[in-house]
Amino acid sequence: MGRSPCCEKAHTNKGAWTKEEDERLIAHIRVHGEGCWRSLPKAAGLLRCGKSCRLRWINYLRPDLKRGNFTEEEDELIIKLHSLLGNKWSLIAGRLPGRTDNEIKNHWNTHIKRKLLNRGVDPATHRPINEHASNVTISFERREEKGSAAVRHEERSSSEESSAWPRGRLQQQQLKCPDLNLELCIGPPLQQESLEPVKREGTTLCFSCSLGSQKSNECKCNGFLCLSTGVLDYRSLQMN
DNA sequence: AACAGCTTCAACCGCGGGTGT
DNA sequence: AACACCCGCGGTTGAAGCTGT
Repeated sequence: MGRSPCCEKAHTNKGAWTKEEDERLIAHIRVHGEGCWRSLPKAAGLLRCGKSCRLRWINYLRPDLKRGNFTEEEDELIIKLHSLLGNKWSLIAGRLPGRTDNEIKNHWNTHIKRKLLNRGVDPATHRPINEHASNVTISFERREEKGSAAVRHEERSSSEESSAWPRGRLQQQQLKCPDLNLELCIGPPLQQESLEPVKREGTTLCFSCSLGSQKSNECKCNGFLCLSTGVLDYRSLQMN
């Protein structure tokens, strides 16, 4: 059985929104709030489908949107988050106040991809282009050099390799997929103080919740995955 | 000025997950 | 368990604007 359409397409407008439609939508949401997108168009007197209304509000009309050009800091944060999360635009947007997933996705496809290619970095894998197949660690360890927040790509030394990976397993991994290794390793924070269950400013935020794999904002796990500030601490993350 | 090619980004589409019955 | 419905996400499209010739 097929899914019923989200709206009666024969009687809905499509394409660019007019100023009048925008005003109707804003006025309706001011009075009734967000939500119930399916019934909203009728209630607001709009000949649009609910999905279209939702998209217009979230991506364009919401009052808390920042708009304007992305800053260098925002670009670097997007690159870091993308290397960690992949194309999870809504999760990335959650870390950039005032930016929408659609905006970030567009910005990625039009600007950042090119920027990374110019740096010699593959935007899909965040690994150097033309590098022969080797095991690369993307580390978010804070750099000592002033002003550089660039993602650091470093090749593992053989001694590190042997301590971090059993040799047999490493070779097996390379055989299976010599070019791409998406395995994510999450280790405990480097600093001793972070080994304690973190709870600053009264809130505890779990990494799993933060990534959307768990629902609760008030996680009870108290493990090392819990983050104190709601911002990922990249120092504790390593991607192989 | 006119045209072609390129870039940008708002909007659409289809799908999957969550929830209620 | 099965189904229907709604919401949100990510990929894609296409119109508008920009740039080069």
